[in-house]
Formats: sequence, structure tokens, C-alpha cells
Amino acid sequence: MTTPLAELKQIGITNALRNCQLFAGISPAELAAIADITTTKSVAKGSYLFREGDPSMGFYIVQTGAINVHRVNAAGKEQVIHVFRAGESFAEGTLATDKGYPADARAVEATQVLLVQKAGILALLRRQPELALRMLGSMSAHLRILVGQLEDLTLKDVETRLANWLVKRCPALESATPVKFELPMTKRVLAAELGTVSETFSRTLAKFREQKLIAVKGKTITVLNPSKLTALLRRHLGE
Amino acid sequence: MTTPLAELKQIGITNALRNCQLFAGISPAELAAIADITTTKSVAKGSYLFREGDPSMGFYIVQTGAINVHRVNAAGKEQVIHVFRAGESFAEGTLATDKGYPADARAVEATQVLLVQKAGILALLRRQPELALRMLGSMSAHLRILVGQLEDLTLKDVETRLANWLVKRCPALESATPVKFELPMTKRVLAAELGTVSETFSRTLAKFREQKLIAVKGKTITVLNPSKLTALLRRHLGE
DNA sequence: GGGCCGCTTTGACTTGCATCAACGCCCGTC
DNA sequence: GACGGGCGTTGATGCAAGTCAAAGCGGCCC
Repeated sequence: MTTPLAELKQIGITNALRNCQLFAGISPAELAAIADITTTKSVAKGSYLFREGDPSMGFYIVQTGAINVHRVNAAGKEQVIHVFRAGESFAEGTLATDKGYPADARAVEATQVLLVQKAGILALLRRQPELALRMLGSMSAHLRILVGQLEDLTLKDVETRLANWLVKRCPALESATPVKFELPMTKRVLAAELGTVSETFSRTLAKFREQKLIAVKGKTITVLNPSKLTALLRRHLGE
Repeated sequence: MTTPLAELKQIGITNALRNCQLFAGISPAELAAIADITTTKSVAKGSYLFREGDPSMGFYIVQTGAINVHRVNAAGKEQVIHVFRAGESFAEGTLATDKGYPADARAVEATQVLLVQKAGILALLRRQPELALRMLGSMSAHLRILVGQLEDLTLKDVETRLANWLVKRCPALESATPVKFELPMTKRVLAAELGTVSETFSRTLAKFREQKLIAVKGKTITVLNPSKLTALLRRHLGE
């Protein structure tokens, strides 16, 4: 930490931390203290950051790439809990218990993460109650995501879930002008995130295509008429 | 707080707090400080403690009775998130955000709860970092519950979920001696907790009855052979 | 006791979705 | 340029579980 090289590394980490919602607006001194207990880690596409039951090393922040947090049952089926992308933090929950990680975490693509080390952050939290409150807030956000997931999976069918997913990435919900975007992953992976399999996903896309709601070309999806899609969504939720 | 009557009330609250896992092993001074910012509240069976979106008053601890935390979609269907019983705390997640409660909370039966008030506990957390860590631990436990729920609902069928539920209330898992107990609620409510409807629940009970795994008489259920039930559970999970 | 309402059970039907299977397609490697 | 493998699409089939309907069965109030 006293050599120029190490200092340089800390500066890089500090910058990365600043991009994380969890630490938005935090004082430079605190940020530096956190950087001191943070390391970086590269995860190759498809390899695991941790697995269910592994003892907690701390919590993570995605710098670049994406981490798929999921759960596997004995039959080998995966349920995606959430895909975390740049700036998002996860596994904060393992700080205050001696249980291990409650799920698996795998890199969807080549990914760079920050590891905020358990012992260090715990000591820091004891001195910085405000920071502890931030962590509480972050965990609360995760709880909300999970509650949303729960609702998604049980109260809606695949068609509704996909419509919802599409609507979420349209900037102007009520506009009638087409919106075009690229899928950031394979359709198979997206299907899993939506809690279904690729066949059903493909069929549902086809259904929307027939109704002239969207156009699909490879990984490019065009929402032809956002307002019609939101109307469909409302219709499905309203009955 | 200076009148004898108020003091007596605080003593009662203090005792109640002591029964909560969240505060297990905490110092008497801290406990008293928490009692100062805590009020009690009675909730009649079926009435709501709070609803989704209500601004947060603080978090709750169940003293007696049971609180059903659930979510309702536009179609009016309910998804039970968890039923909290004596000694359990919930809604801690609303402390650190200005969003309201993320779900509905209704009393399953006549219930007494403690309300730890938001402003008070926040001030306390700023002075007592250890307490903040406890709250983090508690929220982490809730996250685990939710992740478990998510897995239950997506990776298992109703038969497996019911078997799991039954096995959980058998003291000796591997024994061949019958275990008898009373349902603490109507079957309809239990069905909802297991993420299904009363008809399917009834059919699944019948299926177990035919296999001589259980006997049912009104609200009394007898698990005839716990070890056979756990064997069935393992078989379902293992393939 | 009689009547009523809500819970429970059972049966018949419907449906959304996973699974299995087959085939075209793209893209890598040899 | 030929082969192989993973993805995407489509069709056929099976099944778990939700819905609708009808009929017992309590329990509770008058």
C-alpha cells in the first residue's frame, strides 16, 4: 500500500467503487478506507465466482460483465434469482452470518468484480454506522427484487412476463414509434431468466410476431408499437 | 416514561423484546433503549397491519399470533411470502429506504405486535453499530427465506412441497413411530402458504392417505411413518 | 332444532408449459 | 469445403395443477 504500484491499484479500485449505487455520494475518505479492503477478480465466461454453501469471503460488486446468481435443485434444474450487471452489488447478506453463500454465482460473460473483504468491511461498519445503514438499504433493495421475482413467477404466465420484460426496455411506454435493441445474451439464457425454457420462449416471441407487436431478426428485437404492448400487458394483469 | 404506569409498560415491552431472536443476548441497557422507542399494537384476525406502498412506520416483531405477509397482483390473486409467528421480526428492510412497505401484512388470527419506530431505531443504529450488524443478519435471514421460497415454487411440485412441510414438523425424521399434530390454520390458508389452492391440496392429502403415509381427521394430521415420508421426499428431489 | 354460510372433498374439464424429437442454421475447427 | 456442435424454431405429446361445479359436513346464530 506504500509502493506507488499499489497506490495506483487503489486509485483504480476507488474509481470503480464510485460507480456503485451502494456507495454513491460517499466521502472520499470513507471510499479510500473501503478501497483498502477491496480486491479485484476476473471471472471467465461460464466459470463460477462461488457456489452455494461456500464460506463467505465478503460481498461483490460487478465492475464489467454480468454475474448470474441462481439456485440448483437436486435434479440439476436452475432457477435464476437475478443477473447482476455493472455497478450492482450482491451477497451483502453473507456478512452478518456465518452461513455460507445461499446460491451459486456464475459469469454470463467475461466479468471483472470487486471483492469487499468480510473481515475488513465488518470492522469498518462498526466504526461507520452510516455505512451500515447504506448496506441495510442495499439489502432492502435486494429483498424487493426477490419479492418481485416471486410475484412474477407465480402470478403471471410466460406471455405476461415477456411482455413485461419488453415493456421495461422501452423508453417511451405510450409511444407508437418502434424501439429497436439488441439482446445482451442468447435467447436460451434470457428464457431462463424469465423462468422458462427456450422452446416456450421462442413460441411466445412467435405469438407476438403474429400480432405484429414485435419484429425479430437474430438478436435484434424491434418493438413495433410500445403502446399496443403495454395495452396487452394491462389486459393480462387486469383479469 | 416517568410515570409508574408507563414504566410498567416499558418493562412488559422489554420482556417481549427479549423473546425475539433479533435481540437475543443483547445488553439490558440497549434493550431498554429499544423499549423506549417501541409501542404495542393489537391486530384483529383478518385485518391489515399495513398494505403495499404504505409509508414505513418502522419494523415489527410478533408477540403473539401470526402475520401473513403477502403480495396481491392486479387480478386479485395472493402470493404468500411468509407467515411470521411469535418472536419473529419483519419489515426491517423499510428502515433504510424511503419507499413504503413492499407487500401486504394481514393477521391470520388475533395478533399482538411490537412496532419499533423508524426514527428512533435509526438514531439508535447510528450510535450502536453492533445493533446495525444484527439487523443486517436478520435481513440476511429473510433473504434466505425468500430464496428458499423461490426455489420451492419453481423447482418442486405440490406433492414435494407438502411432503417437505410435513417432514419439517416431525421431530424424529427417521423414526417409524407415528407423529400427530393439529393444523394451526384452515386447510385453505395452508394451501395458500404452500402456493396452491385448497382443491389441489385436498387431492394431495388424499394421495398420501392412499399410500398410508398419513391419516387425516379434521384438523388433526397423523404422520404414520416419518421415515417413509422422508424417503418419498428424497426420491422426488433426487430425480 | 332449523337454517345458513363457509370449509372440504371429489369429479370433470381446461390449459399452460415442459419435454421429446426433428430439422435448418450459423459458425467454428480440421 | 466438409464436418460437428450448439442454438433456434416448430410440431406432437403428456402432465401437473388451476378452474368450475356439485355435493357432504360442520359450526354458529337465531
